[in-house]
Amino acid sequence: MNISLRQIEVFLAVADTLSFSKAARQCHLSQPALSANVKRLEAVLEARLFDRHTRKVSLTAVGREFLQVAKTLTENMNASLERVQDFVAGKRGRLVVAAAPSMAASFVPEVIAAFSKLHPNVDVRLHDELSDVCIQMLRSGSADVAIAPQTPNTQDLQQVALFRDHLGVICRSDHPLALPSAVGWRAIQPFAHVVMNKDSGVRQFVDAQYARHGVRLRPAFEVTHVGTMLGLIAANLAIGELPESLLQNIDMTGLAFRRISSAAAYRTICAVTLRASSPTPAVAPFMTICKQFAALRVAAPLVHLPT
Amino acid sequence: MNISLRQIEVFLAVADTLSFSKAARQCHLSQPALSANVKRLEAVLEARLFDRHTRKVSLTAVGREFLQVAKTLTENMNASLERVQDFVAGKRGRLVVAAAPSMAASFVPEVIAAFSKLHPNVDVRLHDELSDVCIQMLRSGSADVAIAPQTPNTQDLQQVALFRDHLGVICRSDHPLALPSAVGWRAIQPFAHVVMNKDSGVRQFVDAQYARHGVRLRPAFEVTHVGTMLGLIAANLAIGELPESLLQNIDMTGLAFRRISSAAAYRTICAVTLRASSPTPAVAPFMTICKQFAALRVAAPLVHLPT
DNA sequence: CGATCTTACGGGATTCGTAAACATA
DNA sequence: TATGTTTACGAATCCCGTAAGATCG
Repeated sequence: MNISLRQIEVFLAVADTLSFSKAARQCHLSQPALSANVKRLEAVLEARLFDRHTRKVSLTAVGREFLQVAKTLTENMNASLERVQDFVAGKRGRLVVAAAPSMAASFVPEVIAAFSKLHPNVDVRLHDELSDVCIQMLRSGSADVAIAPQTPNTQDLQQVALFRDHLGVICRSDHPLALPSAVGWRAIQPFAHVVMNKDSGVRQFVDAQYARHGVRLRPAFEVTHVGTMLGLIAANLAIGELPESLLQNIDMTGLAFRRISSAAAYRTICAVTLRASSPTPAVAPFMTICKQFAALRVAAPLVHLPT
Repeated sequence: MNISLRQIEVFLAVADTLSFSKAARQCHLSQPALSANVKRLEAVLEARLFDRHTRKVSLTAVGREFLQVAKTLTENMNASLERVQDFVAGKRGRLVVAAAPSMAASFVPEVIAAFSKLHPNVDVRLHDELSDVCIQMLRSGSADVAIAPQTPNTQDLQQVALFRDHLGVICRSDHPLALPSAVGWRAIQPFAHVVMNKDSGVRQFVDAQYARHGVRLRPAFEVTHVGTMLGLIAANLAIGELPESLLQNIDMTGLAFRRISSAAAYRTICAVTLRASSPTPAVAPFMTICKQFAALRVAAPLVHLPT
């Protein structure tokens, strides 16, 4: 005993054509079926909507009133559904990206730029936080996707590997390690090192690598900013290890970066989402673009050799 | 393959309770049936609206988006339908009344006042036109109801008799006719008469009565305004005939009105509507009030006897 | 008599409810 | 195991299309 959208549609067709048979054709309906629809609608409203004479159909006063209402209602409905469809298609909405600082500095901006070009009406927000915090934001629902190093022991996360972020050594261009031969853990051990602060993601990565390979280096300096590290290196006071991803925004003149040629001297950067909750639709195209840019990066890795 | 209002209703219930079973009870539906509704809605939108875990149901991003849309849509829908219902109930809208001048001056204002008190949101408009014009307005659709003397030979009109508007004689209080005895056509014939202009409805009524009763009077004066007629009568230069309905707004001091005691010396005032088109809903209560006031008028007719 | 809406009625699709299966805390 | 959702399936309902009926020009 409720009104149906079909009935409104049928009503509008009859009001438009002022003919039951024409309206029936327009609605892809038999004329009696359409007639029944109008009848039901009139029964619900408890008022005639049309005056039917044998040769002419015309709107009643109630019909005219309902016409306005029906028009605005369907317009509203269509606009609203279109809105939702756009949202579902990922063309509209908000996408919160949480990225580890190194990713937020180099990789993610490219991806966001490409994504925003394709989806200009999606409001993309970027948080640069330590990877732990990124995962935490994901779990709390305050981020839709995280770009961060792979996290172990996390059944609730879906982690899609994007690319490998290799660990490497930075030294002066005239440093012995800058020569184009393989650089292993053994080779860097003799030199004085500058490392990042304990809090930094980079330091944790580097420390994890040290631990995994049983390497013990000489931390001559511990600094907070990458710039300081580079200054020390440029002054030939130390060498340092950094993930390759950090080089993107760094002035490397006079310096050289050499990947450490150990099988596992890298971390896997992933696009991370919650497995439990369906992601915002915009996440899917965003991840597609992530993968595309990751593929590009693998195909043409950054190389910083002495010139 | 279209969205249904039931589905939206069901969605809102689930979004509200965050439980399929509670929502099912709320919607008077079995839980699987409700589940199917949600499923169909999700199929149409091509997106999940809820994340269902065994113990917890939560909205997805799309669900939250759709929630806003669904809320405003149902609000709109309900408000609109309420609007239409009010219109159907005659509580809102516009009512155009066309009334013959004598009715517009006396009877109709009372009716409109009473009607507007009961239906304050109906915009009542009154046109005072000659009865022919009233009927014409009715036929053209520019009036919803007419209050006018009965019109003959009109199959397309529905005329509801309200009351009889008696023809009477107006004379000075000291005139012989003012004595309290029956006044017939014969009695008034000897006196000089003042009549209204040919264009006036009153004149047509009076002439019709003359013709019907085979009476030929002496039209000593022909005037345009009732005031002039009364002046001539007060000066004892003539007597005149007027329908009783005109007395309502007239200062009768020094004058007397006597109904003509002939069986047919009246015209029937009707509420007239078009038979072909369903009337604006407000017409029905308006006519009810018309009948009530007409009954009052019959019960307590105006009497203007010399004091 | 022809055009158009209404009524009558049988068939098919949709939707519902019951019962069983399934999934997690 | 207990709670809550999904799947399966028979049944009731709703809606549509065809055919006949009614009405007016």
